[in-house]
This record gives sequence, structure tokens and C-alpha cells, in this order.
Amino acid sequence: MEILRQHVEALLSPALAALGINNDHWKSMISVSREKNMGDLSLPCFAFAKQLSMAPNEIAEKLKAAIETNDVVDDINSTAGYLNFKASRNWLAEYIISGNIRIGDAEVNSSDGSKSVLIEHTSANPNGPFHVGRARNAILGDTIVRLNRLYGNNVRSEYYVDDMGKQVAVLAWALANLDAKEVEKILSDREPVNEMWESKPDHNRVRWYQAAQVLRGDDSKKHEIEKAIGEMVHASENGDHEVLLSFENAYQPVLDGMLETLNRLRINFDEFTKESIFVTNGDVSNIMQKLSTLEIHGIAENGAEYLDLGARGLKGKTEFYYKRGDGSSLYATRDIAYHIWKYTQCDKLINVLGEDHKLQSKQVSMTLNELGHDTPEVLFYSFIKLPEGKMSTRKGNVVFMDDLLEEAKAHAAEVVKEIRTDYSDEQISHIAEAVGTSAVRFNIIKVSPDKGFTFRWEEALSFDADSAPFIMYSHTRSRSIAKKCSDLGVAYQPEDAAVILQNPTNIPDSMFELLRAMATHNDALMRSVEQNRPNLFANQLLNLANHYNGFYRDCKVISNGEVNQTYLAVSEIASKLLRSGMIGLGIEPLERM
RNA sequence: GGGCGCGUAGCACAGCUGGAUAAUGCGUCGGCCUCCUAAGCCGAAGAUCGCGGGUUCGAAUCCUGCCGCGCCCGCCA
Repeated sequence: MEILRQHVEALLSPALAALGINNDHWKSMISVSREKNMGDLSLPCFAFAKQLSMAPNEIAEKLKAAIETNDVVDDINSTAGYLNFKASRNWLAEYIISGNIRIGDAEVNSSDGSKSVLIEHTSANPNGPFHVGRARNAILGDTIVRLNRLYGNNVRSEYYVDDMGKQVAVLAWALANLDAKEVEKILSDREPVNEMWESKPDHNRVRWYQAAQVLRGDDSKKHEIEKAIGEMVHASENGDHEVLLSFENAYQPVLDGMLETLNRLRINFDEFTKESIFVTNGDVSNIMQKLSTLEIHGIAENGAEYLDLGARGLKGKTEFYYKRGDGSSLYATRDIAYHIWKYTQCDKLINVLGEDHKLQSKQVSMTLNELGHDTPEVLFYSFIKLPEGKMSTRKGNVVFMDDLLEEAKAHAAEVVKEIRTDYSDEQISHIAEAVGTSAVRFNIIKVSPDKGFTFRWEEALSFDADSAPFIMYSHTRSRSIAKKCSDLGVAYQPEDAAVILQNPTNIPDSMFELLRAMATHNDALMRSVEQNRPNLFANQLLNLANHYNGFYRDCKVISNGEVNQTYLAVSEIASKLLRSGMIGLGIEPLERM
């Protein structure tokens, strides 16, 4: 309720001055009321107690007596040492109906020259299909992208393609040296690929990768394979175009398959940047050169080079190696080159990384600092576990995103079929797809990223309150009302605000609660974006949907064939806010469901 | 062993820069469809905020010790 702040400050200022409080420190003490029924903004008076030698509640009472309510703040009360200010119903209704709440659009970049943000997320090795654990990165990252756009930032999303490491080399080696029969023989003790995904290249080619991994553990073949792979890695690091091309031919179909899965979740990227670029264009060797001149630089016996980050306060492992004994670079070195390049593209960087990358990320940031660069904001997330324990492709203990999406859609279809008997199969399929994918996204977004949560099918497929369908349902109700009104010949036009406001309407509690939820909507968005915590905004949207439902219950927009214009205006603005917020979270807004 | 993170009702999860009766969902119990989509709404029961110390007028929130869980501690990516 930041919109109320200046009004409250104006009221408080003279009253506090009269008590002898003349500095502005109290302004930062005004905060959003915890007790929603007491007020919107509150001033705790405890801090004044000593200075004024008065009890806090006495101070609050004195202030209350000294302040006159007005059209904006029409309720001031003092309880237990708090002075509470509540926005006036009519003022708030007028404020919102007049179109003062910013709606935003998560699908476009602002063009007003605002801050440009480069968000790198997912960047998974292109060697196999997404399981729910790996997909947490993509869902969090894409949501941050969307919320930044909704907030008004200029955003570019990037996938950093690891096109030259050992993992890709293993895949390329396997594809060149093994045929399908051999692969299936090697993997005969494992679960076969779900036939539904047999022709999907991420599910298909990962078999070659897995078979190669098995062979790499086989003592009789290990040597020969390691040598071959080692040569490929080495060649790729020297920028050997032929090898890099064979790598690309190996991983690109896999990556395409993975992106197909993300696409179904409405996750897209603006740019794909290949790791090898920074080797072939000389950036990496330039950086290694620069690093070797730093005072915290060190050289190991075999010529490998590192930075002593312990000298800069890093605890635990202090040596950060950026160059191997053979002179080649390491993943982190290339990542540093990538970051420096990223800073030539944008003002601010955000990375989304698994918690296993914390140390690595810290090393990269500290090194960037040494080189005089800014450091990225990083959102770390914990892993998703299964009830049986850690997710592991090797043990067959995984839930693939493709399977989850199918399952979610099927479950949604069941629900729709049961309660909407008049819908066509096509309609049901469309709704089920939207509900299924939205629910999957939302279940991951709504929990705090640093919480390691356990994946459970019954929860992933729960469409009750606290889920995407709950929000979608509220939105659908608002669309249904708009359609009915339009059928009656009444359409909401934002320009008519002044006319609508000429007819005062009764504002019941539940409508007031909705208005308050709308008034705090952008406060929540700001917090969510500034702190890179999508779950905060997910919560806001649940809150908004919840209050819309209360409004829906008590304020009939259409009654006896007559449209209440004020209610319709509020319903429509709430609807827009729900819609833009849903798109911000990657939830698909439907007209009917 | 060291570093980082987490620990809130039977389960899951929220709690913004310390503040008033710790929010919400699932599950349990009870109520609401002649009226804009009941995937909804209303009500009840259910919490020593891991344990101990400290700072403060005030701590789930900050500091510290311990316990439990996760991740990391490669010249891998």
C-alpha cells in the first residue's frame, strides 16, 4: 500500500513535530500493517517512548487525537502502541477505477530506455531430457524473465550452450562409435525409453551417452575411450572446427528436443550463446593472460595456474584454478569470459543456478571483481528430491518433465470432462493442456527457491486452492461476467471512469478487501523482482484470486438483468491484473475452463 | 574436517527492512448450488516457530553454540 504512504506522512508530520519529533527518521518506520483488519499502514510508537518518556500507547493516542481524518485516510486508530491508518473505501475505489494501477505486460520489453537485464538460465548440458529437477532452473529463470518484463525492465534471456566439454565429447564419441544394437545391449539392465518419446532426440540420444558412460567404467575399454575423448576435448579447446562441428551435430538434436519440452511450458530464449566462441575468439586466452598478472596469482608445479582467493577472504577451498598444466582453460575460466562479454550487452546480470554451483559462482564473481567488473545477481535453488531419495537418471529414479506434463494434462482432462459435460473433446484438450502446464509451473514457482522440496505426484497434480487452476478459475469467472455483460450490451471502457464514478455504490467488505489486494499488487511485484523471488509474486496472485472470489460472492455484477457499472469496472480491472500477473508467472489465462 | 543453505501445525508451505492474535493449502469435522462457472465460498479443531544462550522496550525474523537434513570442498562440467 505504498500509494498511501505520502498521504500518511503528510498527516503525521505536523502531529509528530508538535510532540517534539523533528527529524525524518519515523518515515522509515511506517510499514504495511501486519494486522490487516487494523489498517493499511502502521506506525509503531515504541521507539519514541524513551525520548518522550511516555508509554507507546499513550503516544499513539496523542497522535491519533492530533490528526484529523480526511477523504483518503478515513480511519485512524491506536492499538497496543500502534497508530494505524486505513485507506478510505471510496477513495480507494476511485483510485483504482480511475485506472491508477499499473497493469503491465510480461510479454514485451519496455521501450522507455529502462534498465536492461540479461538473465541467463537453464544452460543445461545438451545430453538428455529434462527431469523435474533440472527443469526447476528453466521454470524459475523464465518466471524471473517474465516478472522483470512485467515490472518494466528491458530483458534478454540467454541459454549458455556448453558445446565443448567432456559431456558433449562423450556423446559425440558414442554416436560415432556405437550402433543402436550395441547401445541397447549395454543398457539392457535399464528401463527402456518410454515408447511415447522414442523418436524424441533428447530421450533417444541420451541412450548413447549413457552407454558410453557405462563403457567408460569398464576396465578393459576405459583406456582407449578416455584417450579418444581426451583428444576430442583437447582439439575442441584449441578451437578445432571439425571437432566442434561433430560436437554440434551430436548435441543439437538433443538440445532441440529439450527445447521442445520447455516450449510446451511456454519457456523460450532470446539468444543461445556457445561456450566455444570465447575460446575461438581469443577472449579466454586474453583473460588467462590478465589473470597471470594479478598479485594473488600462483603457479603449481606442473604449470597449472590459479588465483589465491583466500587472500580476498574466501573461506574453505581458497585456490581457484583457471588454467590446466597443459595450458588449456577450464569451464569456470570460459564462464568468466562469458560474463565479461555479457556486461557489454546489458546493465545488469542475473543467473539462475543450482545450489551445487555456489562455490563456482563465488569464484567467478570474485575473479570478476579482481578484473574490475561488476558481479551478477545469482538465484540459487535447491534440488527437487523424490520420496525415494535423490533424482538420478542412472538409477532410473527420475521423473521426466515430458512424462509429468502428459500426466498433468491427462489428469486435468479427467477433471474437465467430469464437471463440464457439454465441452467438446477439442475444448477439453485445450483446457487440459493449459491447466496441466500451468499447474506444473506454478507448483515449482510457489515455493521458495532455497527450499529443497520433495516431488509428489498427488501434489503436482493437485488443482485445488494454492494452485494455478485456482487462479485460472478466478480469471475465468471474470471473463464469464464480462461476456454476459457484453451480451447485455454493456462493455467496460476505461475511459468511462468519470461517468462510472458519478454513481456511488455500496462497497461491501469483500470488495474493499479486493481493492486493497489490487492496491498492493505492484508492491509485491517490486519486491519479487528486486529480490529475485518469484514465490512472492505467486503468493500475491493467489491472494488476488482469493479476494476476487470473495468479491464475486458478495458483489453481483449482474442482478436482475441489470449491470452494476462500478462492480463491472472493478471486476474488469481485477481481471486484467490477474491476466497480466498470470502471464508473468507463465500461467495461461483462459476464457473458459 | 571446512564452507554455504535449510529446520515453522499430521503433511506441505508463507512470513517483506525485528513489532500487535504466526498466514495459507492438503488432510479431519460441519455448513453453502431455484441467483454472474461449487476447480468456488463460509465455519471448527490443529503450532513449546529444531534445542540452548545473547542483543532489544519487543525475536520465527538479528548474533552465537549445539543437533538434524541438503549441497559443495576436481588442474570435471
